Amino acid sequence: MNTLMKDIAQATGFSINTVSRALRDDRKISKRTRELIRAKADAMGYIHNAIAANMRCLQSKVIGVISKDSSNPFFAEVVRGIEERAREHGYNMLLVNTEEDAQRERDYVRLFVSRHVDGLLVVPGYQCQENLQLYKSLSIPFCFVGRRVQGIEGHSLLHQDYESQLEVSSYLIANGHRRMLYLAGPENLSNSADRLNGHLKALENAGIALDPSLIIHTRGHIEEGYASVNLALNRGIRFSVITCFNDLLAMGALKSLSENGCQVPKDVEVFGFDNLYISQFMQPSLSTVDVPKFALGVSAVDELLRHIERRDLEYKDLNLETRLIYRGSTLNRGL
Amino acid sequence: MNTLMKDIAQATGFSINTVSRALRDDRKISKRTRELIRAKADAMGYIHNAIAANMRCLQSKVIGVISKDSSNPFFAEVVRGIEERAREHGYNMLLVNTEEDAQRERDYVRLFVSRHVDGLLVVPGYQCQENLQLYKSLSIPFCFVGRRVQGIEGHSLLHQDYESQLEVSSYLIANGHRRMLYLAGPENLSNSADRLNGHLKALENAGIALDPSLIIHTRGHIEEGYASVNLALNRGIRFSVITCFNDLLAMGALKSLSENGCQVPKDVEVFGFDNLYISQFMQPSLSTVDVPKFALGVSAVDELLRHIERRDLEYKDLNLETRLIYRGSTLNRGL
DNA sequence: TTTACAATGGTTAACGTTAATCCTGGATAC
DNA sequence: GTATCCAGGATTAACGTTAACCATTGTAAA
Repeated sequence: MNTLMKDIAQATGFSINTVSRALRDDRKISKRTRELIRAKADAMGYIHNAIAANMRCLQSKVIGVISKDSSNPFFAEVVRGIEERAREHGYNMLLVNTEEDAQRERDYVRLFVSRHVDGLLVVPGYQCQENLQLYKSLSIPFCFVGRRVQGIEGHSLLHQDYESQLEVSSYLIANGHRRMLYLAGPENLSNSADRLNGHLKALENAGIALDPSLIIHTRGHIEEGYASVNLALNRGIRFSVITCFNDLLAMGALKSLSENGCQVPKDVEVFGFDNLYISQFMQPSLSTVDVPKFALGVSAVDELLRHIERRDLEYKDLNLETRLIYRGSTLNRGL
Repeated sequence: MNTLMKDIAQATGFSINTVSRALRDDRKISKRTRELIRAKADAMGYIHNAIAANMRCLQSKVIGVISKDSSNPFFAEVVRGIEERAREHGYNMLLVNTEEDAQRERDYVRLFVSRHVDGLLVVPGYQCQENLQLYKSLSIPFCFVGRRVQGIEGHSLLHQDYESQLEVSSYLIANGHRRMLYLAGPENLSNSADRLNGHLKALENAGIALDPSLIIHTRGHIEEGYASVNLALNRGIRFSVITCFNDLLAMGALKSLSENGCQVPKDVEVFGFDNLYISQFMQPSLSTVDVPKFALGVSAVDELLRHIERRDLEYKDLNLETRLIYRGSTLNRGL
């Protein structure tokens, strides 16, 4: 049987009332009594019953995080930022993964509401009507991390997806590339659309007609980067650079190029997106867009806590800055 | 204000009792009534209050997972296995990360107990007396994933750390290597010790005297693999193969070797451990020990649920099988 | 007609903690 | 000597759901 407050009260002779107050650092309890009760609680192995407490009072000091995929290094770093910052503010983080399943996303939102978290950070998956409705009716503070949900304005923490890809593609065009293979991300995801649009805008700016065979849609997995480039090479599609929705695709692309005897960056240049920690260890190391992943998590917590503390605050989108990183997978142009 | 059962009762005309039973699929409620109540609950946006329910009844259908580090791809795959299997059994998984901090590990154990999870899966960090005491006094079912805790017998799901490293090192010795650089993992961690011991045993079996300069201790991070090999090369330490505590170290090693003009596997062979998904995408692809990460998560859930369902069951350690995978970072010997 | 059962309702106690309210006795201040 | 303050206690209601128990109605079987 677990130790309860009433057991501690019995053991120390104080009332259950005083025990509760002592453990909560209520100022009405003298230091001596408080320490005495604390010591006894520790000795008896007392663990506070958050469920019962939560029943009475509003806050749980827990924020729920719904991520996409634990094995995606991008979100792993975001989650680290969230967890660190939450702890700094005295909150705990509880994490679940949707694997991009909309049904699961809904289930988890309900799980967290059901278990009374104080707020919710979500990496939303594909758009769907049911989820939109759920978010619209959500009664606790929430923010979207790294992605938007169409129909819910102001709740998103974003990074410069459109702007960065525009910059990357423009840079490549400025350096003479005309046939650029673009490995796109999952459709129906705000990032994918934003990044792809940046790429298309760069083409348009340069007056380059779009060749549809140079856009390959993927779900953003590493093995698809490999397979897509294999496919493109087998089909005889010509290109002088591959620019990718994310670093994972770029890594897959590197492997395919290497196996097909294409030298990077001499024959084909490769550009990623995200700047995963591991990208610098690829051979060649990957040129990419640095997305501030840890900072994204930190900002998300800050923003969420603002809304937890002041429920009437208006929501507004935030757009974090990115920067281009040139490494071994592109030609060194003496930047 | 959130919708409560009493609101649904009021709206449908049924008693709060019947509503509760209908939502819980109690057989005493007719299908017609149940569906009617369900529909109304959905329409009113009712979300079950797990906190209140948990107060009354014992189980929460939630298992807590305390992992090491969200940005370590090894545990990410284990977590995927846990989450999938838990869902198959109607359980939810809540995850936290300790970043190998013993204090945090303790805090999180208490958090989960405090929030009434039905069971706990833990990737335990460094041994320490306080944590040992905590586990000894823990009143809910728990298992350790991938590591042991000295003093707590029978609670661990392991993989063949000792046996596999013994096999790797023996294989390398059989192929003529005498000076093998070993990049060891964090001290005070059961895996590190097991794997290192396997290596030492192989040396002993072959009658090779241990050269302490060939053992480098690290915390298992990729950048340490890079730095350690740089250091060894700078110091003029001679070796013909590098065998590593994990794949991350091996990846760092690959980068250092490449930058120092050593060809892999011609000049130096490299062996990893874990078989991370990404390891096959390295250049050269990494020879390694395949640890069944997903299966480890699955087994952990199965084992934990057995103990959740039958609290009197005796605990016993499980040791999952591994296998060696030979890829491009070692010489192809026509296996 | 009697018996039995299924579907439902009502009532009530319980889970462990918190917090509000009121009370007491002793110490300190004026 | 009175007023004030402080540590602490006692009591009680509340949080929302569950579950046990008993009662009621209507229908089907014996």
